Amino acid sequence: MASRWLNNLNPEQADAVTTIHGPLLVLAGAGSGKTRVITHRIAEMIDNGIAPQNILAVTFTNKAANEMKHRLKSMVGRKASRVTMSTFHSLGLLMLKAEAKLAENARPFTVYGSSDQLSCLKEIVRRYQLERSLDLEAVLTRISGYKNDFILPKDLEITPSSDEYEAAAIELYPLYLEQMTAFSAYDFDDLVVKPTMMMEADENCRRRWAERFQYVLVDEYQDTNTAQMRLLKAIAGEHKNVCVVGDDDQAIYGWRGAKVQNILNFSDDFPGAKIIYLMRNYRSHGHILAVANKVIAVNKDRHPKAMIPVRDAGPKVRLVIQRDGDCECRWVAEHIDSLIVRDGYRPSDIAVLYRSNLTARPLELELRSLRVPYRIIGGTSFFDKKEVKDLLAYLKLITHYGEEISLRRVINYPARGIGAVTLNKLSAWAESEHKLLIEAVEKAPEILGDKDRALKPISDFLSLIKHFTDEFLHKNRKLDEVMEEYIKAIGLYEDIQTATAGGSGKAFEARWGNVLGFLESLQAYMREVNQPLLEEFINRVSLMDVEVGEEKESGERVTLSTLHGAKGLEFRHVILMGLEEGLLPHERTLSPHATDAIITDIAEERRLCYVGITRAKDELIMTRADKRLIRGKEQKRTPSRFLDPIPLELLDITDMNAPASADEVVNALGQFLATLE
DNA sequence: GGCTATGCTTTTTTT
DNA sequence: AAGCATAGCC
Repeated sequence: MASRWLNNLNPEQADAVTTIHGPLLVLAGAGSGKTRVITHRIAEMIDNGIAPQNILAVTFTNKAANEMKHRLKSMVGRKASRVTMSTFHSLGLLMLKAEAKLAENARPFTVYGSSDQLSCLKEIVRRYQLERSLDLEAVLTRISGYKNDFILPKDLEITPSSDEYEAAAIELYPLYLEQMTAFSAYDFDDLVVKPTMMMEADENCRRRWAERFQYVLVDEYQDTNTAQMRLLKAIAGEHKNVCVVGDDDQAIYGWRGAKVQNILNFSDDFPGAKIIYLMRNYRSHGHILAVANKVIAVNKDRHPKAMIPVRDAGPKVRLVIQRDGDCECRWVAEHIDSLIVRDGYRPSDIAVLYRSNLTARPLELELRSLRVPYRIIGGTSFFDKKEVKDLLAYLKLITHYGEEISLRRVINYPARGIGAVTLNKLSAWAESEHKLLIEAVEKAPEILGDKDRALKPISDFLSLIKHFTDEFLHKNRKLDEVMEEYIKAIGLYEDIQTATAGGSGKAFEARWGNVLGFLESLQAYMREVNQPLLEEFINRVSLMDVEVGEEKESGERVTLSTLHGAKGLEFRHVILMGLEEGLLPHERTLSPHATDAIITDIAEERRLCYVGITRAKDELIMTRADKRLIRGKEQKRTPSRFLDPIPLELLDITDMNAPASADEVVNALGQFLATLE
C-alpha cells in the first residue's frame, strides 16, 4: 500500500508514519525529523479514512500546535482544521467547558494564571493572619506538585522532616483549594487535573471523550507530568490508539512536575507498545553531534543511545574563554556582527542560548550598540506586563462579574478614591458574612454608612462595569471597538500619562504601547476566528494563546533565548554562553536547600546543555568567563562540569587568558592605543 | 489617599 | 545593580 506521504522518509520514519493502530512510542532524538513524522502520520491517518475530528494531537506550546496546524493544512487542506491540536491545558479547558455545558448547574469559572494564584494565596495569608515573610511562590510550587500527583490535603501531614515550605504548603493547601472554589477559579493545574478526575470518576464521561478522540498523538512526551499522563490514559487507555513522541534526553521540565518516567515506562502504561527509534540526525554536523553524545552519555537513567550523523563532520566545536562576563558579552556581540557582515550569515541563522534570562540584558546592550537586530524568546513575556494584567482583569469583570482577584486588582486602579481603608471595611464585612467582596461593594451604602465619601466612586465603578457588560454582550458591536471605549472610560491613557510625566516619554511609549499591543492581540484574535467571543479571548490570553504584536515583525533577527525557550528550534550558528559551574548547571540545582517542590537534579541540567548543543546545524561555539559579576559582586568562576567529558580533540579552544602569542600582543596593544584616542 | 525614601531581596527554567 | 516592598511623610 503505497502512501503519498512516505517519499523522503527513512525506513524508521516511514514505520512510525504507517503504524496507526495500537500504542506506539517514537523515541525521536534531536534533529531526527520528528515534526515531519508527526504531521505525515496525521496526514496518513486522514488518507486512510480516519475522520479528522477523531484525531487529537497534543503539543507542548500553543505555538507548536499552531505551526503544526499550518503544516498539516498545506498537506491535506481544510480537513486539517478539524483535527484537534492543542496543549494539554487548552484541551483541558475545552473539556471542562464542554462538560459544563452538559451539566445544568455549572457555575462559570475563570482561569487563574500564576500571578492570580499568588494573589489568591496572599489573600489567604492576609485573611488568616499567617506568617507573612514566606516565599509564597515556593509554597505554590509545592501545592502545584501535590495537585499534579493527585495528592489531597488529607493525605498530607507535617512531619519533623518537613522544611518550612512544605509545612506552609501543607497548611495552606486546603485553604487554597477552598478559596479557589469560592472564587470559582481554576488554575493551570486544574485544567488538566479536573478533566482527568472527571473521567476517572464517571465512566460515561470517559467514554464520551475516548470516542471523540479515537486517535491520540502526544509530542514532547518526556515533559508530561503525572496528571497529563493520566488524562491520556483515560482517553486512550481503552482503544490504545496512542502515539507518543519524545526524547528522554531532552526532558527539561522536571522542576515543573514533569516525569521522565512517563516516557521511560510507556510500555507499562500502555502494554504491548511498539517502540521506534529515530536516531539519524539530519540537523547537525558530525563534530557537534559527537560533542552532544559525549555530554549526554554521562547520564544514567536513560535509554542508552547515540545520535548518528547524516551530515559530514564540519568544523570543530569552539570553546571561547574570556576574562570576565563583560568580555564574554562583547566578544559574542562582535562575533555575531562579523558573522553577518563578513561571513554572510543572515541574522535569523544565528542564536545565542543561555541558562538564565539574566544573561540577555548585557548582551542586548552590546548588540544594540553594534546595531545588530535581535529578538528575545522567553524573558518577561507580554502576558506578565502590568498593563496586560490590568486590562485582563477589567475584562474578566465583564465575563465573570465580581471575580475577586480581578476586582481587587482594579477597584482602585486607576485611583478613584476607593482606598485601603474603605477596602478593609468592605473586606471585613465580606469575611464575617462569608460573602465575596463584590457583595460588600454592592452593599457599600449599608456597610460604610450613607455619608461615606467612597460611595460615589464605588457606584461609578459599578456602573462602569455594568455599562460595559451590556456593551460587550451587544450582538451588533465589535469587540475591539467596545474595548477601545472601555479603555477610554477607565481612564488608562490619562493615568499612564501622569504616572510617566517625569520621564523622557519613553516610559509612556512603553506602557501605552502595551495597552495598544493588547488591543492588537484582540484584533488578531478576531481575525482568526469566525465568531469572536470575549470569554474565549480572555481564556486565550490566560493560556498564552494569542498572537503577540512583537512576533509579527520577527523578520531578520538574531535569536536570544533561554535553553528552555530554544527547545524544538534549530539554527545554523549557535552560541551557547556561560558554561560555568553555578550557571550551567545552575547553582540552585546545586544548593542543598532547594526551595522548589521538585528537586531538579544535575541530570536535568545536563540535558538542558544537551538541548542547547543540539540546536546547532553548522557551527557551535560555547563560551565561559573566568570571573563575572553576580548580584553586584565579582566572583571567580570555574568551568562547567559538562565540558569535562568532551575529548580535547573535538574542541577548538580559544583562551583569552592564556599566555599571549606575539601576534596577540601586537593586536591588544593596537586596541589599547585605539581606546586612547 | 498618594508619593517618596530607604532598605532589602533577588530570577532558573514556563503552560 | 537594580527593582520591589514597606514605612513614613505630605
